[in-house]
Amino acid sequence: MDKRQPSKSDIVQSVDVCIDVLLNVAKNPDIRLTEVAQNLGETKPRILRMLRTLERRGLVRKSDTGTYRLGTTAIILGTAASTQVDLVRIANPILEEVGQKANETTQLRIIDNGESLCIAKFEPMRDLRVQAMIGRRRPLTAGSYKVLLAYLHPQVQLQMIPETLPRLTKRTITDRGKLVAELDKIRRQGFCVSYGEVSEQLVSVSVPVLAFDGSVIAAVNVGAPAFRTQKSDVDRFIVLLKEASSKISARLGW
Amino acid sequence: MDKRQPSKSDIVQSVDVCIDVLLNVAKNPDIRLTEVAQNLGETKPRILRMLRTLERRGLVRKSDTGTYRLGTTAIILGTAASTQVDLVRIANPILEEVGQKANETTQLRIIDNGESLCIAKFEPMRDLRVQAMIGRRRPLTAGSYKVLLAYLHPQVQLQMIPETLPRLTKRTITDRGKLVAELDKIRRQGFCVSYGEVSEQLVSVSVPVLAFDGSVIAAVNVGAPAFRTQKSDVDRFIVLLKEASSKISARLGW
DNA sequence: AAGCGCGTTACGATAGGCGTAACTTGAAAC
DNA sequence: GTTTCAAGTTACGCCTATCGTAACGCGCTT
Repeated sequence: MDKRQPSKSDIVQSVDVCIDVLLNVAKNPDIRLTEVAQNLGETKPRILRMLRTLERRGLVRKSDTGTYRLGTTAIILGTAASTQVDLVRIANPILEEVGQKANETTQLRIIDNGESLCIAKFEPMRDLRVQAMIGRRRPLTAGSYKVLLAYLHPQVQLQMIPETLPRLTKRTITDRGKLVAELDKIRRQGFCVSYGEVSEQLVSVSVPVLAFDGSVIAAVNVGAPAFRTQKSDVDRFIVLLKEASSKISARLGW
Repeated sequence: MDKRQPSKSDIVQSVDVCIDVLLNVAKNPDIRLTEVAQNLGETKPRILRMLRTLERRGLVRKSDTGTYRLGTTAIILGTAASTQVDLVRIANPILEEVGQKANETTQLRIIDNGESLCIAKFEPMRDLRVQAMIGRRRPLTAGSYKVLLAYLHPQVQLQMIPETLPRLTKRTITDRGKLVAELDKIRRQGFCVSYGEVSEQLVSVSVPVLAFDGSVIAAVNVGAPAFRTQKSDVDRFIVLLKEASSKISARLGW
C-alpha cells in the first residue's frame, strides 16, 4: 500500500476524481464514458457513477447518443465566478478598452501550475484577428508571456524553467542562459515583445500587472498578425498596456 | 438504517455534497466554512475537506481572511460550457441582435426544476435598463415566463403549478383557474406580455422557442421599464422575438 | 482570565463506494 | 444470419476512504 502523496492529505479523492472528470468533459466535448475512464485511468463503473451524479445536478449533460458535454449549471458557476474573481472582474472592461483602441485581441494571463493561463480576453470585431481562449495554457518560457517569469525571485524563476525549453517556432528561445538574460532585459524595460516565438507571423506584447510589493499578479497582452503591425503599433500597444496594467493594479487596491 | 431514496441510487454522495458546496459558494461570495456547513446541514470537518479539495483544483479560492469564493477553474469550466451547450451558443448572438434593436435587456430562459432559469442574456449600453443575471430563478407562474408553461401537456402543466401561487406584485395572478385560462390565451396568440407582474414598473415580453414537435425548449424575452414602453414598442418586441425564436429553432436543426 | 466560536487535527468505526465479473445491447464483421 | 466485439450497464461482497466525535489552539470579546 503506497502512501500516495505525503505532501498534503485530507482531500476527498472521489471529489478530486470528479473534478478530473469535469475538466475532461470540458476539454473534450461529446466525450464518451469509456474515453473518460481511459484518460483518467479509472474504471468505467466509477466514472459512470460520477457522470451520473454530475448529470443529476446539471453540470454535465448526456446526449441521446450517449456522449457527454458540460451542462447549464456549469455556465451558472462560471458566470458567478467571473464576478467573484476580483482580477477578472476588474480586468474585463479594461481589456475591452485596450482591445478597442488597439483593434486587436487582448488577454489577461496568470501563472498557474508552471504555465501561463488565459483567464480573460477580448477580441475585436474584425475578420482577421488573433484567436484567444479562456482556459488555454501556454509555456511560460516562450512568447511575451515571459514577463510572468521575469519578476519572480531568481531561484523560483530557475525552478520554473524546465531543463529543455519547448520549441514552438524557429524563433523560440531554447537556451536557458539566453532566456535568463532576456528575462533580465524584460525586467529592466518593463515589457516584452515577441516576434513569432509562439506562432509564426504573430506579434505579441505583454506588460506585467504588479502588486504593491513588486510581485507579479498577471500579465496583460496584445496579440496581432505581424504583417499589419509596425514598430509604431507595437509602441502604441506598450503604452496602452502599461496604462491598463496600472489601472488594474490601482483597482485591486494598490 | 433508512434506505435513503429508493428512487435512483448509484450516485456518489460526496460528489453530490461537493456540488452543493460549490453552488453555495457561488451564491454567497466570501462565505465561511461554518456557514457553508450550516447551510448544508453537514459537519465542519466534512466541508473543510471538500473545500480544501476544491481549492487545490482552483475551483474555489480561500482569501487570507478565511472566506471562500469561486476560483479561476470555475471560470474556465463556465466558458467551456457556454460553447458546449448548443442552445446558449446559438442564442447568444441572436439575443444580442434583438437587444440592440430593442435597446432593452433580453434573456433566454428554460424550465429547470419547476422554475424558470436564465441561462443567457444581453444588456444594452444604457444608463437605465433591466438587470438580468445568468442563474437567476423566477417562478414559472408569474410574468411573461408563463409561456414556458403554456405549451406543456395540460397534466404536466397542472403538476407544475403549485397550490398557492406566489404573489410578487399586486398584479400577479394568484388564482389557478385564471392562470390556466391565461395560459390558454398565450398558446393561442403565441406570446405573452406581462405588465408589472414580477416587478412593478416593468414590462416583460416573452416568446417560446419550440422544437419541431411543438414542445417548449426555452423562452426569449425582452424586459423594459414601463414608463418608456408604448404599446407600439411592445408590438415591435413581439415581432423581434418571434424572428429570434424561429431563428434559434432553425439553427438547432429544425 | 474566562468564555465563546472559529478553524483545525486526530482517530477509530463504519458504510460508502470501489472493482470484479457478469449481463445487455447494438453495431460491425464475415 | 450468425458471430464477434466493445460499450454501457448492473450486481454484489470486500475494504478502505471518508465520516463524525471529541479535543485542541487561537483570536476576539466580555
